[in-house]
Formats: sequence, C-alpha cells, structure tokens
Amino acid sequence: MKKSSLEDVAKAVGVSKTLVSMVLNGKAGQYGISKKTEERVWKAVEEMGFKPNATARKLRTGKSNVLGLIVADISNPFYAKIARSVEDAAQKKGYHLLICSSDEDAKREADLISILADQHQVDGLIVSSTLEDATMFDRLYKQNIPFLLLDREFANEMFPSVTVDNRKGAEILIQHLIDKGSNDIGLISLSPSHLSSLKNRVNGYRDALEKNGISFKDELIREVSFASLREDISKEVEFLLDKSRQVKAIFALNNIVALYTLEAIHQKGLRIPEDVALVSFDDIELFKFTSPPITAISQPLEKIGEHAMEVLFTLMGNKDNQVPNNSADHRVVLPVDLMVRRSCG
Amino acid sequence: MKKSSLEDVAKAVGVSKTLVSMVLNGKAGQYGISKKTEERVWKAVEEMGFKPNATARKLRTGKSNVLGLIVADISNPFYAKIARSVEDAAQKKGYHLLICSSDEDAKREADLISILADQHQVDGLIVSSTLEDATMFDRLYKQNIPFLLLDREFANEMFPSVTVDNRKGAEILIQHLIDKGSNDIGLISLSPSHLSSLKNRVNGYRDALEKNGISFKDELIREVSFASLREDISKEVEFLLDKSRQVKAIFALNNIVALYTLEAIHQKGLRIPEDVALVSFDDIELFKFTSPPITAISQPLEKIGEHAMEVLFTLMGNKDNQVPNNSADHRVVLPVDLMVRRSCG
DNA sequence: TTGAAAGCGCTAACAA
DNA sequence: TTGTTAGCGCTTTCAA
Repeated sequence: MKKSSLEDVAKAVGVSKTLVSMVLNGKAGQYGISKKTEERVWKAVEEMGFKPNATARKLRTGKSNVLGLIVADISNPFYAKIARSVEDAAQKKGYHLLICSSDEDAKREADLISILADQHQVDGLIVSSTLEDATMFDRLYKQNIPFLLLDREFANEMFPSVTVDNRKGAEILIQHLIDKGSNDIGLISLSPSHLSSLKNRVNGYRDALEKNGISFKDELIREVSFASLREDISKEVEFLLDKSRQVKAIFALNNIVALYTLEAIHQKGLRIPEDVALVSFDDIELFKFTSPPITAISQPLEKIGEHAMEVLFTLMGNKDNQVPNNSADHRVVLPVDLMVRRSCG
Repeated sequence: MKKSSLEDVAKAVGVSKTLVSMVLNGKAGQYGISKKTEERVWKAVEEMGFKPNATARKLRTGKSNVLGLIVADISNPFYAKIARSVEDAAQKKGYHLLICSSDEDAKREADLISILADQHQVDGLIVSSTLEDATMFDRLYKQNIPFLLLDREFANEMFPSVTVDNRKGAEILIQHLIDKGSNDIGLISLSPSHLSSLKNRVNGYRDALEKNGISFKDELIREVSFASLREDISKEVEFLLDKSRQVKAIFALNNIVALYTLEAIHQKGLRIPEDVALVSFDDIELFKFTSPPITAISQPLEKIGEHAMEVLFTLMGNKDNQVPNNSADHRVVLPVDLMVRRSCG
C-alpha cells in the first residue's frame, strides 16, 4: 500500500495540487475557493486517508512542528516530569518532541545540539545545559535558531530561559532547618558544579546562614562526582557526620544526591531526624514515600513546561524580526515551594 | 548567518554537488574519486561547518534516522527508564527518538501513531500500546512501516514485540508470598485491563494459587480506574482488608498501584508486613526506599532497549523483502527477576 | 574520475 | 476561482 500524495488527491478530484494544498492549509476562504470544490477536496482527502508529508512540507516551509529537548537524563524522574510538562504544553500547540539525554557530558550535549539544530533542523530547541561556556548557544543565536534554556542558565548571558528561584528556595529550606534548631549544616553538591542552579542553591545556603549570624564553614561544603555518586556520597556522609564536626543536618543539592545520602545515613545506623536531619532540592514523588519522608523544595513543574513553550513560541514567531532574543521578557524565574515532611523533626 | 548547503561546498571546492554528496556519504572509494579531491572536499566541509540537511535527505532517500516511541506516560519512572534504555540503544545506531505520551488513551494513541508514521514518517515506531484492537497496527503493517510492540502485545496477532514474561513473573511473586505463609492474597489491577501485560500477571497469580491448591476467589481481584487511582485504591484496600476476608497480602499489578496501595495501608494505620504483606510488579528505584522496601518483580530494562532496537533494526532493513513481520524471530520475551525486600516478612 | 539533470512532496508567487 | 511553475537540499541515475 503506497502512501497517497497531494498529486493523487488532486487527480482524484480533478483539480490542481495548489488548490488541494490551499484547502488543506485552511486557506480556502482566503483564496476564494468555492464551497463546492472545497468539499470535494475534503471528501477525497478523507476517503484516501491522505496525510500531508511533514518532511516535504518542512523542506519547503522550514517548519516541522518538531522541537528538540535535551536533558541530563530522561530516566531521572525530575527530568521525566519536566519532559512531560513540556510535552503537554507543546502538544497543545501542535508540536512534538525529540528528546535526548546528555548525561551531563559536555561533548555529548554539544553533539546533540548540533544534530538537532543543524541536521534535523528542529523548529526550536529546549536545553537543560551542562555546558560551561556559552559559545554553542551564541552560535544558535547567530544562526537564528530559537532556543530556550531550562533549569540552568549562563551567568553573564541574557539567553532566553525558564528557571526557578534556586537561591531563594535554598534559603527557605535552610531557614527551615535553622528554625528546627540546626546550626551546623553540611551541604552535598555535585559536579559539574558550575551549573547555575547548583551555584544558586549554594548561595541560598550562605544567605540563610548569614541572615542568622551563623558562620560559614568551607569544609561543610562537599562535592561529589556525577560519575561515582554512590561511593562519593557514602564517603562524604562519613566525613560530615564525624563527631568532631557536630553536623546535625545535611542539605542534598538535588534529588539523586538526597537518595544516596539517605541510604548512607541509614547504613551508618543513624536515625533521621533524631541523629541527623536531611533536606533536598528537587522534590520528587519518591520523597513522600521514603522513610522518613523528606522535606524538600518543590518546583512548579507544570508551569515550567507552560512557560517554556510560551517563550519559545514567541521566539519562533520572531525568527527574523526586531525583538532580540535577549529581551528580559524571555527570562522567566518561577517561585518554588517548601514541602515540609518528617526528615527534620 | 545562513546555513551552508551542498551547493555552497561544491562551489567553494570547485566541483559538483554530486561529488560532494558522494564524499560525504563515504562513497568516494566506490566511485573512484581521487584522494586529492576527496581531501579538498572534507577540508571545505570542515571549514564551512557544513552539516547535511536531514530533511532534504529524508525526502530523497526516505530515511530520517528518527524513530517514534509512544508510551503511556514518560513521567512514569518505569517508562522513563525504558525510554532511556531505548534511547541509548538507538543512539548507538545513529537514531534519535520522538517520544510521546498517550496517557492510556486509545484515541490519543491512534492519533500519535498516525502523526508519527504518516506525517513525520519516522523510520520505525516503538509502541507500548493501550489499544484493544489491532487494526491500527494492521495498517502500519500494510503500509510497510516497521514497528515494534513494547511491553504489551495483542493476543491473536504475531506482531513483532519485546515483552517480559509477565505470567511467570507474577507466579514467582505469588509463590514467594505463599512460601511466606500468605494464602488469601488480594490483587489490585487497573483498567484498561485488556492489556496483555496485566492479563498475564493475573494469569500468573492464578497459576501460583492453583499449583499450591489454593482456591481462587473472584472477589479478591479488584480493578481500579487509571483516571481515579488514588481514591479507587483507597476503597479497594479498605474492601480487601476488611476482617471478614482475612486477606494477608496484596499484589499490586504495577508500580503506581503499589505506591497508592502502600499509602492506603499506612493511612489505615496497618503495618507492613506484620498486618499485611505487599508485593508489586515493575520494580522501580523508589521501592528500595519506601518504608518498608517493597518486594517486586524487576524487568531487565537495558535488555529491553537493546532487543527492541535489534528487532526494529532488522525490520527496517527488511522493509520490502520476503521476511514477514510476523516471524517468530521478531517476538522476544525476556525473563524477569524477583527482588526480595522487606514488604512480605 | 567527474558532472548534469531529474525528482522526492510540498507551498507560494504569479498567471490566467 | 483555479492552474502553472519554480524550488526547498539532497541523492541517484546516466552520461561524459
């Protein structure tokens, strides 16, 4: 069974391809095509089960209704939720998503960006970037390819982005710990630690200490590697919870770190929150079910997708007109919520 | 900055588009292009940062290196893991994935299949289908579009598929419960219950009872709706754990059901496993961290992706030759593992 | 060893 | 109110 083309439909109806194309694109009125002809076209389209070839259309118009989404790891529930949120928002506008995982690998991410932008020529690109320098995005900008940074941004650049208020979130979280009586709070970060989201969380941590007149101790900030999370975290938990340090609470900088930290604490035979409190950024479903449930900062995931699409949509409409990509309108920072559970008393 | 085309490269080197195309596709040797010319072409390609336009290529050759993946919900960690597994396997062969969620909605799934197959004309389609009848896939078969069913299949059809041994898995799981002393075992299924994976799990449950001479009680099989899981499950847990029924264990048919069941049991103030045991199909990371950790059947997720790509790859190579889609070689059933944790004593 | 030309299926400018 | 034609960027005959 061969797929039918515009030409087949045109022949069947006895009109030109042009006319069929016009009807299909809802321009029958605009071109003053007679109602009767239009109906005959629709009927044939229906009967033949004709579906316009998106590839040909893309080649001609430059529009494919496909967007690229690059995240660190689609199997991380946090990104999976974000992806779903973006998918839903995109779907409402008739777009679909090419989803790729970069594994926080700069080379891989750069490759993916190039493949999606240069080869597949997606209409727009949404990236939760692991890159440290912005040249890749400068290039996209110069190439006039609409793109949007998600979750992470670049310090000195004004690229369009949708992020959450990481700094404020961390501050609220730490303030909560302090209110609960913890003063010596360990922090477990992870590399690549240049990520804006992580940096801002550390800043929020410092803000909270400062506001409460607690002195900042460099040695309480630990960093583990993405490649060897489990072992590193076990070691750092050991380090932080050494009696000499009097650490009574640990701030895990993201959901995965929180999980391994929880595991490490359990393995040491310590109780949460009696022996040590635990809080995390990136609230995930799982945190409701752990023992004990973990207090965390929750991000407005549905909003993230909605805003992402809204901004990107604007950008895509503005491909070659005056509104510059670096307009402040194109930088959205969403508020976060503190989810209080039982992991800090 | 405009993207460069084959023509630009050709002009820069002073040769024809044909030649550049040949070089780019690694056919320089095959056509006897001189080493010197080839080098000049590569140099120009490099300098100009030329990337072949995948859309144009697709239009000409029919190949896009894009596959479609349709799952119920990409934010369900089970599907997220599967997606990642497929992504990795696909990536190794140079393919990327258009990922869509159907929300177990038949209409939506059918639409997605049509959009991916007919409009975007993906090279292949991987579907974890929620459909009850197979006409959609009959159509794909007739259209010669390579596709593969994942996780779920159709009872009387021999479509290519990669599934796990749901029946055996459920049997092992229930046997484990019986060994631990449970005889009256409730089962919480969910609609759409026509899914082969779910049906087979119920069959496995019956197999185990039968082998142990335990009489099957219809009223112990409960079904909840995908749309109102939480409330339904709360009700069914209430029903099953009513004293009159003496149910000492509950089998949750998938991961989401398990979570809500866990929640419902906790809310009733009952202890697991002392008051009631709980087991689940679909092992997910989370089950290691719940209180108590949940005994479950684990599926070989990486293998699923690998086999999926292997089968699909064969199919794609066989688009129009003799090997029929319904060859037994194209139906893979993978074994599963019992992960014993603390939720059944 | 290389090039010219046709054509994949569509849309849009222009003509009628 | 409808049709003709060119061309998006590529690959692939066929010819030289």
